[in-house]
Order: sequence, then C-alpha cells, then structure tokens
Amino acid sequence: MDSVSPGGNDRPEAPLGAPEAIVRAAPDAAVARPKVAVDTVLFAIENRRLKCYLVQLAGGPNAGKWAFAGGLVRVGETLDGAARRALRDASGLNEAYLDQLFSFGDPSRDPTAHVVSIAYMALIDNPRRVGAASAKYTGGRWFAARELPELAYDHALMAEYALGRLRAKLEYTNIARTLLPPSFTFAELEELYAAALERPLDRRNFRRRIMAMDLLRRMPEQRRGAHRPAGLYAFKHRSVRAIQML
Amino acid sequence: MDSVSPGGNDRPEAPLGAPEAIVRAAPDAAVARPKVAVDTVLFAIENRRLKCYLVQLAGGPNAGKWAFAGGLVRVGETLDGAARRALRDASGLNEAYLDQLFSFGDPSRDPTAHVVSIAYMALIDNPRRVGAASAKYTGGRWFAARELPELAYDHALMAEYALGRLRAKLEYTNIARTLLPPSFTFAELEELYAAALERPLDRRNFRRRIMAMDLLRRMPEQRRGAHRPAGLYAFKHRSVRAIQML
DNA sequence: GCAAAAGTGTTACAACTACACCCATGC
DNA sequence: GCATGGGTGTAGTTGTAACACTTTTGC
Repeated sequence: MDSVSPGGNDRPEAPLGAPEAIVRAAPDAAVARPKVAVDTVLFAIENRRLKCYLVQLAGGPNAGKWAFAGGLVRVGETLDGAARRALRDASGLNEAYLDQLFSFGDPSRDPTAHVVSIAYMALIDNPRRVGAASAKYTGGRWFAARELPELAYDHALMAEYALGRLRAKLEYTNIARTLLPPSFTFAELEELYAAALERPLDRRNFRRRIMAMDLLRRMPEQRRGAHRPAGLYAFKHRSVRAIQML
Repeated sequence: MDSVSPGGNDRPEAPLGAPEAIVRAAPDAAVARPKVAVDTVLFAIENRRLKCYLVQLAGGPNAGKWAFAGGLVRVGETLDGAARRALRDASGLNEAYLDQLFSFGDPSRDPTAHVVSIAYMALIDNPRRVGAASAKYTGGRWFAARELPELAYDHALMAEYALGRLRAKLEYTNIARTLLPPSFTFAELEELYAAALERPLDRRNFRRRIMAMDLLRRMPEQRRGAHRPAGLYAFKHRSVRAIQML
C-alpha cells in the first residue's frame, strides 16, 4: 500500500490539505515530493586497521566537507544499482559486497531539500582497488574507521550505523570473506576480527571456533615471510551466509 | 551528499546517456524521480496467535487486494512520521511501537510508478485497538501471520521480513513489552514467544532465564481464572532496549 | 475430588574462557 | 643462534537443554 489517493488509489498525488510545501507545476502534475538518494559506507582493511573511504564534496553548501559516496536514485534503477553507481562514481569500483543498512529521512538532514537517503555498507578486500573519483568530488581518501573527519549531512550517524552492522555481521555471517583476499592466513582473519571488533581475540580459541565451523578450505600453499611460514586458507562458500561465527 | 544543486555538484542531474526514462518538465526543473512511500506491517497477539493487520485497497490496479497500511511520504515529514500517519489512516491507531525494517526499491514493484518503499513494523498490545480505516481502503482485518491472503505489490516480501525481524528482536530485546498489556502472566509472556517463534518453549527454563534478567517487576495482584491464580508481572523498563532475551 | 493451569530443581552436556609453551623459518 | 610470528591443548566455569511432580484454585 503505497497509495494515497482520493477516491482512488494508488499513489497519484493526494493533496489532502496536508501540512506540506506543495508545489504544483501543472494541473495534475507532480506535487513536491522528497527525493531518494543512496549513500554508501565503504570499508576495507589496510595495515591491520579498519578503514573507511570518504570523498570530499566539490561544491554545494557542504563543499569541502567529507562524505560517503552517494547520489540520487534514478527512475527505473534499483536501490542496490544506485548504490553501486554511486560507489563507481566515487571510487571507480565495479565490484563490492553491498548491504543495505537503514534509511534516513529527517527533512532537515539536507538543508537544501528533503532527501531520503538509503544507507549502504560496501566491503572490499583491498583498499588499493579504489580508483579515480568523478568530477563531483574533489577527491577521495581512506580514513581509520574510528578517526573520521567531520562529515557532511547526517553521515556521522550512518558511519556509526555501518560500523555496528559490520560488527554484528562478522559475528553471525561469513561476511569476513568480502574483506579478505581469496586466500589468507589465520592471523589475517583474526586481525580482521580484532580490528573491526576493537578487541583482542585469543588465538587458540579463535582458531578452534572457526575450524569447528568447517567454513575454510586449507590451501596447499603457504605464505612465506620473514619467519615461520603460515598456512593459507580460503572460504569454502562464495556467498555470504548466516552462521554463528563468534 | 544529498544535495541537488545545479552548477554545484552533488547529484546534479547527469543525463549521461543512462538508461532511464527522463522526463523534463521545464529547463532546470525537476527530472522525474522515484517517489518515497512507507508501508507498515502491524502485528498483535490475539488468542495466543500472532496476527497481522491488512487493509483492502479500494481502487487502483490492485483494487481488492490486501496490503499493509502505507502511503507516500510528504515533504517535511520524517519517515517515522509518515509510517505513523499511514497507520492512523488505515487503523485509527495513534500509538504503536515502530521499527524501520528495510527499503524496497525495485522499479517494478509498483506497476504504476517507481515508488521506493520503506517498510516498517508496528507492534501493539491489543488487536481491538484498531479502529476505522480511511476511505482509501475498503476495510481492514486481522489475519494469522502465517496465513496471509495474496498481497499487493511486494508486500509478501515485507511480511517475511517483518516476521524475521520480530523473531530476532524478541531474542535480543525486551520488545515483548510492546505486544503485551501493562501487566501479564508468565504464561502470557511465554505464549507470546511460542506464537512468534513458532516453537514450544520449556516453561521452567523460560521462567528462569527471564527472571535472571531482572527485567520484570512482580505486581501485587493476581489474575484469577477458572483455576489456580497466576502472578502478574510488568516490565520494569518502559523503553525497548537490547538485552539478550533468549 | 477432580480438572486445569501455576509453579518449582536437578542433572548432563555443550560452549566459552583463560592460559603458556614449542616450532619453523629468515637473517 | 636468535628474533619473529606460527601453531597447539587442557582445565575450570558458565550456560543451555532436558525432564516430572506438586500446588492452588473453581466447579
């Protein structure tokens, strides 16, 4: 039921004397309505730290401020599609895990117009995959997830929300696979959890739990570094699925 | 980034040859944009069963079909406000616990226009609190949550989503208080959980767990029925808060 | 006194936490 | 041979699940 019409039905505009700022263009034409946007909080792990990608707004009332990749949703476009497009425009990324978070609709969240924004979280396995931003941004940068600069609009709220969702999903899904390369060491997996959850994990207990779930496949190779080589693992399942992780 | 100024940056309309149906009204005027609606899945317990309130659409392409209370969001209105208004229009309810669920934006979810809908779940303590529906509906009725009729739009999906969220929140919040009268017996609380989770619970274990949380206050009165009287309880906290319940 | 719902404990098992030492390699 | 990170097991505790009988009332 998305309808509001007098006598009728479905979503033709119904000017029922409601307390709105109605702007008529032509008879029977569109009443002023909130616009729909998407904003995407992009995370990746870099250097054992959880990072968050921000773009700097080139113009508008918030010019110079940092914000998440976003944009208005177009007619005929899915929300996920709009989120992907916004991400591509801001970072050149063509592939990312996407998760819808929450919709923010406070009329004053954008001082220039009533814009309802559907927040998304995007996860990638390597921060270096981001490329050039489109002209609507001055540029983009990775920030430590806990040390974000002042953000435009209500994006600080979105950041909080995204972080909470990421943490929650790390605990009950295999979403970690989207933040890791195809094969990884146990230490990397553990560091990912420690970084995102902001608490140290017991190495033995962590390994035992993960192993008990039978989610990982041991790869034949080893990672050789400065010291004892580490076994490499990969997630068995490609899709993100709900399983009690922690 | 939800601004829309031309000349500026941010989401200026960019007709980049994208595959959309762009409709220009006047130079520099608004391009066609998806509309924003809310839809509210209303739950209550009746007769030890989880019920869901539906309204029958009076007109439009889906006339005669059942759907959740919904309506377009107005400029200047919060999303929660729009959900409350839709609920009031459909059921006369002025008070209900509200929880935003998810946003559905498939362009074809409504055949008449691209409408992005933000789904809400509403919970009330007594199904008889619903009153008259506005003229845009033929009427409203409670259905068993697991035996819904064919629903308009993508409302069947919303119903699934709402049920999942309700179950999840019963397990980690004190949301049950919104589905119960101010005071209730332990049996009623347990029946609520059993109805929503669709599984029987062990009475002793359930009571012990709930008691261990120290969330309930024992009321002085007892409920007298056909047999042994039952102690009455009330939730100590008015607000819904996250606590591991089950 | 009997039918019906309310109320109450114990035990076995599973899961979680805390904790310290040896191992394999590069330099 | 030493510095560095990789890899492993056990014991105590806590939490969870299964299970049946007694109590109180209305009729």
